[in-house]
Amino acid sequence: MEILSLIELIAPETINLLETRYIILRTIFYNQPIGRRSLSDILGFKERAVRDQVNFLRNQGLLKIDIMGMYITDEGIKTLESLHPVYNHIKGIPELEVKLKKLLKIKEVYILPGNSRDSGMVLRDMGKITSKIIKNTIKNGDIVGITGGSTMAAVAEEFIPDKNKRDVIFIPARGGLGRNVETQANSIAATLAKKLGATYRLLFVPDGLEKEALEYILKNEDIKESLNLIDNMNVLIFGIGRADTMAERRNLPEARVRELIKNGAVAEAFGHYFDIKGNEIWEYKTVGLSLNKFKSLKKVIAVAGGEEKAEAIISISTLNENMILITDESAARKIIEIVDNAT
Amino acid sequence: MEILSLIELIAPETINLLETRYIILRTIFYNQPIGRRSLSDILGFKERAVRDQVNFLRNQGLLKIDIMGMYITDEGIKTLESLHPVYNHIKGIPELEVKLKKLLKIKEVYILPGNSRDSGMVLRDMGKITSKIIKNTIKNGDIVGITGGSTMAAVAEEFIPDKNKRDVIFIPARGGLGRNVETQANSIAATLAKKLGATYRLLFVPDGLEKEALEYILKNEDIKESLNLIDNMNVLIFGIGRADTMAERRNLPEARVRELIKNGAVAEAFGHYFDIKGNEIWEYKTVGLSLNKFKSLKKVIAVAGGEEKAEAIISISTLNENMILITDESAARKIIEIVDNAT
DNA sequence: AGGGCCTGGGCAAAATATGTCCCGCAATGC
DNA sequence: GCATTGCGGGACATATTTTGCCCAGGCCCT
Repeated sequence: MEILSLIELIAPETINLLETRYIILRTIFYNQPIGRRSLSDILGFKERAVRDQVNFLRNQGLLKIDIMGMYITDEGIKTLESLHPVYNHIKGIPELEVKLKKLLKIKEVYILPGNSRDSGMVLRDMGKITSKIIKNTIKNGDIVGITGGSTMAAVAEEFIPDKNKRDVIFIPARGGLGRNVETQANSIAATLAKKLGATYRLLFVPDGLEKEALEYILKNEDIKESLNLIDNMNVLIFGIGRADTMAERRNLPEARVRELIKNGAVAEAFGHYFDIKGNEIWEYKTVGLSLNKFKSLKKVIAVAGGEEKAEAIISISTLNENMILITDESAARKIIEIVDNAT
Repeated sequence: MEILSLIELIAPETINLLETRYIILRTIFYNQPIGRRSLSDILGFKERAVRDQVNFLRNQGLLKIDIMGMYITDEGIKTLESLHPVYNHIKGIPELEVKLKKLLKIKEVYILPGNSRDSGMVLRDMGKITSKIIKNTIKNGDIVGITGGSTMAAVAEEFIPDKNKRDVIFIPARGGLGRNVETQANSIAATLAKKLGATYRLLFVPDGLEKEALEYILKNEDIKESLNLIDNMNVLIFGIGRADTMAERRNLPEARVRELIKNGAVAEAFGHYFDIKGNEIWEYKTVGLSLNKFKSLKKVIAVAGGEEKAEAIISISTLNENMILITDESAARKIIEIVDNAT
């Protein structure tokens, strides 16, 4: 990589070229088939600039153009993959990762350049990376907890199926969260399990049950089995949310939401609410993973991007030093800004 | 280095930038202080192009400009050094080295980009590289033979003095060749020895002596000692010449020159003349290193550049498979061309 | 059947690169 | 000590490229 620094010195023009061409190639990859005009709209580039670059990339055999628009070629995909680390280097991602890891005092940090909120591509890249990390982390015999949410849905979506099957069990970490089927922990656990050739259990516990109803439901054998697995879970893959958005999304009573915010809740994860120091403020009434169990886990993978989640990430990071965090550049920079201002 | 191939694909403009800026930087390094106009003359670039690039390089802190002209900065020298392998890669030198080594069936080949005949800079670079190789090759106790010639003079000139002294002896490999003091084996041996903190012996045997005079002179103790050292020499560093040019330079009678050429002599080295197959055609009448001794040496470093020496290099390479050759790109390409045409 | 989006071509206007020449200055050679 | 040479930097008309925009013709999807 130090050859890149040399090029930065002796031919800095290259950096721009590399960056624009990388971005164009990536955008085509994620939006193909796409036309010159839509592309320049998405990227905010002038139509002509896109046109020139696209012509160039076509000459290099990295993309094809037909009447429908532009497609990336196999060669282009290979090139795009080789370019990821180069682009990261240009954006200073490696340094950012080291810094954030130290700041949050957690095991590992992976950062995707860009902002996953603005760009669905970044979210999808986060999902891709996470899926690689999951594959490297999971060993035979593991019981893997999963939560819901749109980020986790992206992970499941981008997960690349693996030939060699694993002898693991996927299980939702908590009961009844979410309405949208694709973003439910149940369906995410199922998708991941299928793509890995693993097994999974579901956990259906309706939201907001009263004590008696809950007790009644817990007599169900399936649910008992699932809860037993959760107690023995040794890997957790979960999304981190903002306390306020998650409270709203769950339709908590307004009074409750106000109280949470008054008490400084900024983060939500697996049904628990925390302030920025990592103190638990409240726990959503359902079954599943407890805070103590979470704190004792050795393999913990958190996924969360977008600067609005900065505080939430800071909060959750204090809970378990074994955590592996996958996030994006904008969240990372915001976190650093917040922590730097606090000191 | 494979990142360079990636850049060649995705931002080929870089290659030109790299090349022109490298060449400009190098030319300034070797000719400082130099002005914009002389620089463009040397390089054959338009004045304006040079001017733009020079401005750029100055902004990057790689060169300074004052009233006398342009100078390279320390930063510039460091950068230049880092750029050598990059430039080599661009020029395809590594591949060329591998190919030539196989073709000539010798131990090692080092190639400098360019043509040492056109550009004194290339010759000086050859000298630099050779001096590094010499340092790596020579071990304590070695007796190192040296020949004369302008190439060997460049080696001595560019040799970078070394702190840790070596316990070695430098000795001219042959008697009486050359007139110009700087290009005489005696003075080259002395220069190298001094720069390495080593010792040296001289060998003064006038050119073209008759048998009796020679026998008489050989009774001299100094000469006896030197010849004894030559017999025990275990390292040779030598230049390769064209048979015709060397014959002329030694003022051989015209009949002799014609005969040599008629017999197919193309190469001269340490006073011996060879045809392209490596058959000895004639030996110049003086004392010193014999052909058999040469063939038995384990450490042999040959230096020769310029396409006109291609045949000579081919010839000499057949004599000793332990040979390490330092040459330039134009000679290398010419050699490959000749050998390819011959098959 | 029609609206939308696609490519490739064309073209004038704007921006940049290019090729030259000049000037004042300091070092160098005679 | 004086003329000459070679230097950097400024200037500028001209050539070349880049830019921004629009159009025609065609396929796709609704």
